[in-house]
Amino acid sequence: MGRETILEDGVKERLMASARPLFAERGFDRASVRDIAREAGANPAAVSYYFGGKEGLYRAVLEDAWAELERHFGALMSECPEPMAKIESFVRGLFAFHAANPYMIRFINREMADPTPCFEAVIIPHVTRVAGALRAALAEATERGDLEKGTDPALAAVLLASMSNYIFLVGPVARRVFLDPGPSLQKLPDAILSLFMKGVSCREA
Amino acid sequence: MGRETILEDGVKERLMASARPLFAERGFDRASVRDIAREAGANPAAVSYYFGGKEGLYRAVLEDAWAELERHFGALMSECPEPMAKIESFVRGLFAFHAANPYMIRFINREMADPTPCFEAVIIPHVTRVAGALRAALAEATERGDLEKGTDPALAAVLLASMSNYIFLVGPVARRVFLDPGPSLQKLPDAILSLFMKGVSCREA
DNA sequence: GTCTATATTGCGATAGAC
DNA sequence: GTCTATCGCAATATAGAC
Repeated sequence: MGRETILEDGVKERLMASARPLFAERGFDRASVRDIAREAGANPAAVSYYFGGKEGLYRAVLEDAWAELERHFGALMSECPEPMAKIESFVRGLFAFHAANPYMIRFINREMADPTPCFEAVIIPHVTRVAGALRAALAEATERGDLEKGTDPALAAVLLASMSNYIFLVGPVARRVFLDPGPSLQKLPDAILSLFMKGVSCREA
Repeated sequence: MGRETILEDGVKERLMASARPLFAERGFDRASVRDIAREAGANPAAVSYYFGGKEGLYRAVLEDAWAELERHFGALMSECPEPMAKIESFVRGLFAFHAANPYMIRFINREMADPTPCFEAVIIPHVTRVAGALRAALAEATERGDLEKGTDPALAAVLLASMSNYIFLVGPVARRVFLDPGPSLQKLPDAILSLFMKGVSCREA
């Protein structure tokens, strides 16, 4: 418990910290326990000791990452009492989060393309909550008359989520096919909100 | 060369046919050449013999699948001389293709999440052409005055592609979080086009 | 061309010393 | 708790018989 505790946590925490980028980058299969342990300066056997196996470590890392994202969104959207402000804050917040935490979208995309046993247990509950909050904000905005009467909150939510997530899902590699990476990506949240507001809003933004 | 040639092609073709769904479903790593060969009624060694290895087989399958998609789009979009009709046909055609060929989106998503060596050589050229055609249609529509003056064709293309692809990228599993799978998915192309047209069009659709 | 048999590599998990 | 050593398994690729 000397100076190591200042710069480094215990073995368990170090394993999770080094596993996160490796799982995100390479996926479950290609990120080996040996590599994760080496990166953490720990012994491969410690993975079984602390997490009961590779899958337990993956699950702990994924749960941790999603908890961060939900804390981010929870704080953000509860700060805005107005439903229209919530919607705007969803779009801008998502861009900010993905820009600050590039590994997160890789976890999500990978679980979609290739669900692990964690999918049902950790992904579904989290995404259900986030999607539910967005749909509720859209329903409330419609009720208040801020959005066109008859707007289907489920359809509107999926379109908003599509526009906000796609560019990150297809990754930096595909970004170059659609947009010049720098300036156009900056313009995207405004373009999304402008299109959406003109498309379904009653008032001009 | 008896009756087998009627129902079954040669070993090479059979290998590609059985590899396609297995690669799409499980990805490159988890689809073993043993399984692919067994499914094709062929010998595992035939993969190396005909394709020079597992990666060669994967590349052949992927190229084949993309060629199909591009034939589909090429035929579809060249039938419509009007740029606005091209745009509508892009959205509806994408939904039709993904509904008819559910494996294709899995290839795409997997290559995004986890690029193989084929990514640069086969994915990028194909998606560049498709995205280019869409952007050109949007630019022409703007020039003709069908879309708002000042519409950025790159931004508009990425938003249209986002809305048309996201629901397939996130897969059947996530569809249940956003939408009831049957009826709402049917309504999505109309909802996309309606939002887009009201958002950037000059004329009401 | 097609097969069997095998060489080689890398993985996760664990037993047992310390 | 942490280590070394190793077990058992599954993968691709290939040599060589037919």
